[in-house]
Amino acid sequence: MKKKQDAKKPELKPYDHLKIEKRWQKHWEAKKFYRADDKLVAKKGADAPKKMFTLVEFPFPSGAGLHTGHTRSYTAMDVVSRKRRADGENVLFPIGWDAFGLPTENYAIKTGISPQKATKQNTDTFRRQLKAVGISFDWSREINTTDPAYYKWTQWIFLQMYKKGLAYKSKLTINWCPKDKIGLANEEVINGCCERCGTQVEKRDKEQWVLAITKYADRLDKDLDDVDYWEKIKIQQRNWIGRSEGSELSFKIKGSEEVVNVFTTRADTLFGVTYVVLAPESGLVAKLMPQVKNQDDVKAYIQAASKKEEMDRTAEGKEKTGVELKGITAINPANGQEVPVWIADYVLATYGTGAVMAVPAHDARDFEFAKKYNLEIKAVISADKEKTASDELLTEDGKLIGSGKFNGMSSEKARVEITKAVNGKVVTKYKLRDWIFSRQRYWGEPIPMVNCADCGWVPVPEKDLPVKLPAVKKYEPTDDGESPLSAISSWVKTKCPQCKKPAKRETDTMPNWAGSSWYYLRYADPKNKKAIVDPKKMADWMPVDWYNGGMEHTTLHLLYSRFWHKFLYDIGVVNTKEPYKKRTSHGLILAEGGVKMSKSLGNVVNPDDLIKIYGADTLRVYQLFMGPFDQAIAWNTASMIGSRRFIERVYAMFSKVDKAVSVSANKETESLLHKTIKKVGEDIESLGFNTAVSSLMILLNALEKEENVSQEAYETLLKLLAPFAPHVTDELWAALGHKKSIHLESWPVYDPKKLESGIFKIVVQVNSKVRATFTTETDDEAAVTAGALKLPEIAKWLEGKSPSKTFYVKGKLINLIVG
RNA sequence: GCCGGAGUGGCGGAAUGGUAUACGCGCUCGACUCAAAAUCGAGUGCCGCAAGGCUUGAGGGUUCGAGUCCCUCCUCCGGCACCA
Repeated sequence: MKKKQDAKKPELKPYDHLKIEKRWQKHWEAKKFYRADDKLVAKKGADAPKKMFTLVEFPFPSGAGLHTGHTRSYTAMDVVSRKRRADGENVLFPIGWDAFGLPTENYAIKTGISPQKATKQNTDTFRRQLKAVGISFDWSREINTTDPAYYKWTQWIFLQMYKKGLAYKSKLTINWCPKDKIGLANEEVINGCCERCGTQVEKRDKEQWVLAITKYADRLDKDLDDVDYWEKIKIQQRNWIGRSEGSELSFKIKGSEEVVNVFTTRADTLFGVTYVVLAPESGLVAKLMPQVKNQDDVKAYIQAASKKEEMDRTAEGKEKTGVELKGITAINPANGQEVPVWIADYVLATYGTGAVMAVPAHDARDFEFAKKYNLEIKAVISADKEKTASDELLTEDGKLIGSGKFNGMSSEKARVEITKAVNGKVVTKYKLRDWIFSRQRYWGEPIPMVNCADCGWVPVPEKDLPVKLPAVKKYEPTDDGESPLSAISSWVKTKCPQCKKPAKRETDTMPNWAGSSWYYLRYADPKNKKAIVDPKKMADWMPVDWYNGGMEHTTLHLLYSRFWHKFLYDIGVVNTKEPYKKRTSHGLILAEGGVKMSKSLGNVVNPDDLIKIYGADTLRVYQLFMGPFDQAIAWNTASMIGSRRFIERVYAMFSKVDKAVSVSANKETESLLHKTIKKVGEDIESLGFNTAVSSLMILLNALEKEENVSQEAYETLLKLLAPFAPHVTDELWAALGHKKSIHLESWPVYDPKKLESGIFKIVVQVNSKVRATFTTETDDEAAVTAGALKLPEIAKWLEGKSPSKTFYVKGKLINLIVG
């Protein structure tokens, strides 16, 4: 039976998503919803709204257009932002463009279209697409890293770092990608290949600008304790920083003034040292060479090792090789024992001291090496399980044996005591390396330095910033690997800021991680020409309250930006030690079939098409409903129909809404409504969007079973759905006769007392097996037990006996034990 | 090898130690239709006519009760990779 149309209620046209979405997007823009309020955030006091800075990683505007990976994670944070606005918070949810980078430059090389022009086109596309998805960004704060007004401040930060000695030029063996003709940071090399194009990297010596991130290693590690990042993110950063505490100990070389300094985390095993190993690149090797008896072998080994690219070293299956420095003997500082000295390329010159003391009995690598070359294995630790056989490998801590006066001591204590006894020192080492900051490419921020024959490297005066990128004709790097800028002599030639004599500009540019290392800060004050950020606005908006992004940026962007922020803190630009209070991450979106979405595979999903066919609201709901937000998931366009049906059913329910129906007419529906308010709110906060959507579907299913839907219940449903499907809910809200947008409404509040309907569905188990269910209006244990025992299908299982024991879960389940 | 995460229907997935398979897709049947699509209704883990039994990667354990906790192992995904 069709319900008669309520005379007073306005008519609702058929669901036309294109019209509806366009109309509301225009409306929001015209009314300047979603603008973060600088005046409001400055207000302090109990009645001032809480500020909320939600941040998503700003995209690189590629020519391919917006990716579903962007739309999904942006929609997610949009839901959070919209919900927080409904909670009454003053939300800053900004967006911009991380537009420097190789793809645009390679595009310029291929087509001759300038990176500036290509960037303009691409950002226009991205902006249009993001608006079509209905993301509630504050577009008035849009930034672009390639805008000279922006990168002026990127260059400014570099200069401050230079002044503090954190930026230095160094001749380095760098990772060189022969295809992209670019040097790469360690972080950009994946399995010996270029992160971007997959080409195997080569080694090259080059003068490079380097940032001393290692000086911040300790703080970058420790301060993770004080931020609310997902644990897996903290763990990955900690592993990357690679803090390890140990001891630096010295071994004298017999008959020489030289000493070998070693780093070890196991000073407790010092008495078990049977040889010492140096890295082939170690400077000490050359110094000892005159005394070496097998010089030819040693030289041959060093040469072979230096030729090996890192790839070859790993490709060898990690078989350890080495050669003894015959005639050289080191003296164990603990017991005076003389041990042989070897060189081996499993010891890295770049970590620790470039030398290790080898304790084959208690270290797996040393053990393997000793076995291969028949070196002595001497046990000095015994574990509880009376394992003391001399040739057995024991890497755990235990009690010391064969260690003189330290016998019986625990490993933990002995590490300190033995270090003290041999005049060693307790030190901390990191795996983290300094950040190679130079790129020999065009499309990046010019490094604002001038090289003067007399004065050396001289920073460009701050008043002359920005050092703008000049127009060039050719974007290709030169064949000797220099930046295309080096060919623009009118730009390169300049005066030394110090002595005014002719000098040359630095032609290296910054890596694309530079502009993104501080962008969040600029959102607080995006148009400031005089300062990087107004100190007051900074203090009002910072830190970022919630930053969501990809796991792939954990050891790159996230670490770099924490480093820059700490530096800005040290020079007084910001007042928080950390830029981001909370960090979460989204799962990767894969193409149908679980493979990577890529242009070359032709399986890229275009949001424009989906919005046209299904609508932005459907796209949003589907993306969040498709699976757990933090896990990788394959796109499946066919499944989108479910989300579309859901929205259509919400739309269709409008005709069943009746103001006269009370929400409490049906206690079960009422309790479901309150449960849904609770669940959706909690799920949004914990990024459990898939279950939030499903609980909205459950509520809709329940309401559909009713002949007339109470307007209050329907309005609550719309409010809960509004962050997910902002357009259609605004449309329905208006159709209900409301004058103001649903996005200005406050978030529904549930009544804890109404979470239960007063009707209990009890599961009855006999000997832990489910045998029956029944409903009752009391959750009193005695009454429920009695009710359960009365059930005929239960009597059957009891066989006349009464239960010897019962377990009762209040209002839910009773387990009767017989027998 | 080390660190992190995950293995549940045909598929995506849900489940504070308490009815495993919610929600959605798909599929089957029915209604509407000349017909189809759309929509609506019923059903849908496996075995069994039924009563009932079995089922969350494998095997043990704790518990009245285990997808969930503990132990051993296997597989997949992500990160690191000779880090002393």
